[in-house]
Amino acid sequence: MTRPSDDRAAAILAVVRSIPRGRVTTYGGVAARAGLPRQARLVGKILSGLPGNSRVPWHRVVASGGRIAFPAGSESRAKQIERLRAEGIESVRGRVDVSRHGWATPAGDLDRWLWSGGE
DNA sequence: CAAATGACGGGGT
DNA sequence: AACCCCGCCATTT
Repeated sequence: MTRPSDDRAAAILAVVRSIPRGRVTTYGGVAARAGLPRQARLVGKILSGLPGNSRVPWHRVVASGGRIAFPAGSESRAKQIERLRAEGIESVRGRVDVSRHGWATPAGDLDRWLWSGGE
């Protein structure tokens, strides 16, 4: 099966599944948490392969700066925005406020958090 | 093996 | 903000 190494996919999906409801993180963030630094694109690749009925909360993964990665007008774009709103995450012009809804980033201590390596 | 491809990231204009 | 360009990296052509 023409699919990226299963263990890497598993690690990535495990991280995505662990994103708390009402929180978002970035592709790069997921990659880092999965022990795959600099492989944000692989995260996108894996998520793109999820079946439509998947229960994995892929909608909690956004691009850098809180950008919704899907092109304007696309079905997935609308779906993600709708799902995020359903958990209390508002998006303005395809952007979510990461400082407010970012995963494990207690607004105000971002620098210290990054310095200590997250967690 | 070289070139192209991405649900990306960062910087510059 | 809107673009463009380049770096990064596993996969695919």
